[in-house]
Amino acid sequence: MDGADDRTDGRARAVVARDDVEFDVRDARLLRAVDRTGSVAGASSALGRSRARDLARIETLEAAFGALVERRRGGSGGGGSRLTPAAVDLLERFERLSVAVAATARVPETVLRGPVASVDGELAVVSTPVGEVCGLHQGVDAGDEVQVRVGADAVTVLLSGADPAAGDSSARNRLRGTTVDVDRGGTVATVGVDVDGTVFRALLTDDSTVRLGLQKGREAAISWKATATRVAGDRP
Amino acid sequence: MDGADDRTDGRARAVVARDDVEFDVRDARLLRAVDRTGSVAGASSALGRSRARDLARIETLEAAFGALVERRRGGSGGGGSRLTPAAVDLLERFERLSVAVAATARVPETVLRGPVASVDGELAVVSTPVGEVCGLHQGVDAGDEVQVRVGADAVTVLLSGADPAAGDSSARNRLRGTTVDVDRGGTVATVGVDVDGTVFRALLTDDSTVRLGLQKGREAAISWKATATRVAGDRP
DNA sequence: ATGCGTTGTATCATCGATGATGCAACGCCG
DNA sequence: CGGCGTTGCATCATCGATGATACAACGCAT
Repeated sequence: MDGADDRTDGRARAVVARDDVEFDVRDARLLRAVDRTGSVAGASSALGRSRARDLARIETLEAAFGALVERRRGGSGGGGSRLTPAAVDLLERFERLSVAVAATARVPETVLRGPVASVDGELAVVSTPVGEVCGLHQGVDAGDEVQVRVGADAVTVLLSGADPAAGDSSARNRLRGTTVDVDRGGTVATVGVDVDGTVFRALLTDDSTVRLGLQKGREAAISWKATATRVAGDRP
Repeated sequence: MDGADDRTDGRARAVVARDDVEFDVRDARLLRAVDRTGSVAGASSALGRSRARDLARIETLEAAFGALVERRRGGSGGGGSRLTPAAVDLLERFERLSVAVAATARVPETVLRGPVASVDGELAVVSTPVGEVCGLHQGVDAGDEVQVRVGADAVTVLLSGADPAAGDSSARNRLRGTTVDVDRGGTVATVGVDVDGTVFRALLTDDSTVRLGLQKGREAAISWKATATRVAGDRP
């Protein structure tokens, strides 16, 4: 149902951009190889690439991002190259971004459908089968038929006895339901909570599932942040 | 600091894959154009592409994803093409994925650094300046120096009076701090909460900031889920 | 002084992706 | 029956990305 086919999986490629030049995986590999081998020539041959091309690439990157590789011609060993602190920062940022988007592409999701009731700036409220839900959007209009996506890593599960009013938290979306399955995966579990017929998927640590006493059939409450829910057009 | 340069921004390209063939933006545009114009020929000329090429692309996509475009040769209007339900599902899934990864690429982040204390399956606990933090990882080992990333859309802010023990929620990471800035952006605000010198960024609706009475200087508590925090290598 | 391995730079070759073109087959419609 | 616009299919052309190669400049070590 609804794109949850097995065999098909979502992926994402990260890129950090500045001034129309994009730093991507390939560039990250190059910088890492330079760091490892101590020279651009060494990096290129280690990666099986053209040294001239890599040098040129480094220059276009530096035109946008500033100095990345300190190159030294002549001297002991014939010369060599080192990453600048800026390059290390860039690599680390790319790594974080990569890991983050790869994770959101891999995580289960629950999707609600309905018309958008109103739009206020970057926020849209959508009428869904479980009530009005608020989320971030990008260019939808009131009346549009849309899908609302909530990542399983964004929904937290509460003891069903917990206060559902929740005036004291910034996570306003709160619903009650009954857990329909708990799939323990060793250390991380995904649990399904049925709310009025639509089941929400939540990603929890195994720890949390036992601490909360989650079991099939038990009542549970879920909550998630408006700023963690995305509304996507249905077919633009 | 730490990659938070302005001028440079993170991006992500979504892809849904099956059997080594990847459905990307370009394919999405093609299918949408077919849906809009009613024919592959119309879609190709609308997009300024080669019709033969587009037809071939559709066939390789169908080899992996199943029937996507019902093509009819001859008949009224000379023939035409329609999307199958599977194609609509695929488009919708792609749209959700696109929106989701684009958002996580755009959202502010807070990063903690330190050595990983232990690893248990997909979970790693890292010793950071604010204490031990637990997050999802992918191939790091105990002792590695890593960065821990928490997206601003994943941290929820609580009234400072709220119970920090929190045995009743699946969000275990809880900290107290003082809010150092509230940047209202019209409908969505990002607030900074200082905890022992590291400031956490949280994305909240403006509503929530007033409901919680957030102001610079006030105490605040934050919490986030282990399954929403990613640990990334420092330099693999 | 000579050798060495690197950087700096220019040029050519290759390969894959993509668009352009041409023509046959199809089937409804007037 | 002929016209029409589409699909089906093959082939050529073009362009950009990338690797390969060549040679000069450099500066430390021997």
